[in-house]
Amino acid sequence: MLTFAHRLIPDMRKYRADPFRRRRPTQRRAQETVEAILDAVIRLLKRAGVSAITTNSIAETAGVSIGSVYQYFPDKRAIFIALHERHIHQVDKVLRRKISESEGETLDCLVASLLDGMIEAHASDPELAALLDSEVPGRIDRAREFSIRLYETFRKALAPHAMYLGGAVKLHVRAFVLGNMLEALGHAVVLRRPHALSLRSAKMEAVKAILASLRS
Amino acid sequence: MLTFAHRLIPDMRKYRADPFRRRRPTQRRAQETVEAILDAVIRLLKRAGVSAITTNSIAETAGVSIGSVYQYFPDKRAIFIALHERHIHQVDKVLRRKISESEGETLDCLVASLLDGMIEAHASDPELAALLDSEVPGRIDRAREFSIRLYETFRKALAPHAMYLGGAVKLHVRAFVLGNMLEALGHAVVLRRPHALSLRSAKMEAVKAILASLRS
Amino acid sequence: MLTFAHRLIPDMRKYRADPFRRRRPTQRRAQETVEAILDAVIRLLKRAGVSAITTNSIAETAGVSIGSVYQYFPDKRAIFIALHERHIHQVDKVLRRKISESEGETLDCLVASLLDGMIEAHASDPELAALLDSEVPGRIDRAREFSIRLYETFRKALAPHAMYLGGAVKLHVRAFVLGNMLEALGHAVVLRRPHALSLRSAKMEAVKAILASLRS
Amino acid sequence: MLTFAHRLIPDMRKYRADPFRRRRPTQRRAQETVEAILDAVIRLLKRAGVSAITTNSIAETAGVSIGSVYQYFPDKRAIFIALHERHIHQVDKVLRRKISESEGETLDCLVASLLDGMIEAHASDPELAALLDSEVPGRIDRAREFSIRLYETFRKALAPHAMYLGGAVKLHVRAFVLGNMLEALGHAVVLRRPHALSLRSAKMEAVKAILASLRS
DNA sequence: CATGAATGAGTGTTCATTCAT
DNA sequence: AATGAATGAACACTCATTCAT
Repeated sequence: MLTFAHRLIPDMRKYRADPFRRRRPTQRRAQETVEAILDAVIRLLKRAGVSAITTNSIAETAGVSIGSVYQYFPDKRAIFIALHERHIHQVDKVLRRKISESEGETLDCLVASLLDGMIEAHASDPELAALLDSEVPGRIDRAREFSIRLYETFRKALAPHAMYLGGAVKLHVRAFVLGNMLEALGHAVVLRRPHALSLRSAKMEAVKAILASLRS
Repeated sequence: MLTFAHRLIPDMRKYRADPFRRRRPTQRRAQETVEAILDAVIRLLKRAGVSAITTNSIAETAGVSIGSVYQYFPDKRAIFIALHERHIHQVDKVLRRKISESEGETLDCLVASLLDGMIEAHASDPELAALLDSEVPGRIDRAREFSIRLYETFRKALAPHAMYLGGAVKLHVRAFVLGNMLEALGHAVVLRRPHALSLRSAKMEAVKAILASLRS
Repeated sequence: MLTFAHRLIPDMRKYRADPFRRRRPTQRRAQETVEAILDAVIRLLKRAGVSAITTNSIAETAGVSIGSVYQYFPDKRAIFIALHERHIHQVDKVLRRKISESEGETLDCLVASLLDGMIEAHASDPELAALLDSEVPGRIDRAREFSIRLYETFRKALAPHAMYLGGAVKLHVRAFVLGNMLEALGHAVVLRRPHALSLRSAKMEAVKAILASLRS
Repeated sequence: MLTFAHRLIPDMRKYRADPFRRRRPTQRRAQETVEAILDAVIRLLKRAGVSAITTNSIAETAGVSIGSVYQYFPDKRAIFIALHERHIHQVDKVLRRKISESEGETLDCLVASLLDGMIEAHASDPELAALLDSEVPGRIDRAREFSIRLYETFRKALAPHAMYLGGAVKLHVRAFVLGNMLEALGHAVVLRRPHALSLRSAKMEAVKAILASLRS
């Protein structure tokens, strides 16, 4: 038998609106519970894969009762979505920090810093990154939305360097290219790097590649 | 019979070797059945998402009996794996064709052609591509393996153009960059393009970006 | 999901240790549920035979949910084993009571009393006894074990009468013979008595036969 | 999960009448097929127990097609019944032979010979005997019938020795006792003998016990 | 708010049986 | 007669979710 975690996840339409959680956890204690639950999911994810995750195992691993899980999440799918959300939020935070740190620096600096950020967000836990990326259900819509939202962030970061970028091309197109190359190469450098290539070299090459394409 | 705790942990041993299918379909009829099953999965995937797919619905949609499904696939997971496999195979075929078509042509030509191939493989059914990419379980290992295998293909394709590429960098590093940019931008152009950007322009920019980074 | 070839071969390891049940029912309520389940099995057994028993029908007949059944039993086989266990336990209890009641009495008394016990344990529900005996799966190992354990009980019961038993033969051999004759004749008197023979006479003859063989 | 071989065995009422087989195999070839099937069942029984036996595995093990199995047996249950039937037939044959061999001999001789026969029939394959006895479904009715039929055989065998038997007791009662003691002790000596007791001694004691009870 | 026993609809999978060849 | 691919009803078992305490 072979069941998939998402098997019993009910009606997806339920997730169009925003109340991913039953109660917004305003209390510190409540926030901790939510974190514990998400961390439990990660632990289980690594231990045995999505298909082995049950709401009861999540509760047990998190050290809370199953009832409490349902206090904060309307159903199982919401837990996965919250996990993606948290991951996206972390990546977003890292990138914004890198951008603000690079203010006033060269374009080379900015790009290197952003790629570092991207790698940092994934390299700290490559296994988890890969899992979130390709096994945990519920990524689809939010991911697209997030990517597009990032373009705007990148556009602003690129603005000061506009003069150094290839002539006629519009900035938002640059941002589109930058965003996707960052994501792709950030992932690839960590997860799909051929054995013969060191992390350091891969990173350097990636930065050079991105810069070249931005300036083209 | 007697199954149990081990239900929770997919018996991975089953997937080590190659027999993803119970019987290799040598007969034309059998091959058709397998195709019908995979097509049914796609139909269901689009109709209601992974979580709504049951083995019985697959059988029904494919117009075969559930027993026949299990004649060709040891379990549900194997069906999804076969679907990924088929998709990968198709992408592989397209890329190889594009490479052989571009033999003797310029590097620009090659890259444009490869990106076209990538887009073609996904644009024909963007929804399916997105689904396969982020919802269908069982992708993780094979995807990594496939990516790495592709680097070699790209390395060979780049070889004749070595002289036009940036000086000191080794070919296999170029192939790594090329492969990931192709995949990332191929996907992005189809699936995550901002509304303000046309497919045509996005493609052009992507080709320029890739070429620039190759030559850097 | 995920079960497989091993389905064909009951995972016997599960039955090596004692946890035939998932949770040892310490609560009164829980004990009642277990009893209800076993009684339901008996009811179904009589109504339509082993082959008609499904776990769902057991739950329904017992008036509990199928989920609750699996709270107390790891699988279907365990239910049957528990039923045998309970039967064995009951027989054991009856025999021990008979032995303690016959303390100080003659050997004739003891044997008559034991046979009575054996018959009582089966005659109260001959149909069930026959069913348990030859149709309900999972009996094999436990039955052997139980038989051998009984020999010891009988040996102790015979000890005070050692002087009246045939000379040279060791007591444990007597116990072996006694145990098996009791069981065989207890069963036979109830289940396989020829039509021409009354229960009363059959019993008397059985007692005489056993006594004679003990004294031989 | 835990399925029992008898799970899908259909309607028991089907077996009231006699056509256990579709066609009485008059051809030598056909008889061989039937034997091959029954032997296959035994092989599978020992290899993995009743619950692992499927009609398809029987066919495969027997080296015939599943279609052929259904040529000779109306359904799965009939196969088990035929197996019991064959076993009973063999025991019957052995006992009759022993009786005719002991004609003109003493009662001691007869009883010893009969017990030998019983043991012989089971000791040659104790595992199978135990399996047939307590795991293979379909024994119930036929066994009772067989036991009762045997009493008559034993009654005839005892007749010449009537004068040496305990006074007033009718012969058919003696036969009842003899039959059951033979069966019980025959089984017990082979299958449930305590470790401390050798086969030889167990047999001797059993003969003595039976003789004593007959003469009582 | 927290708990966790109880629920039962739903699922993957098997396997006895048929029937076209 | 023999074959074995195909069938699909039936089953064991799980697990998301509820709700009485």
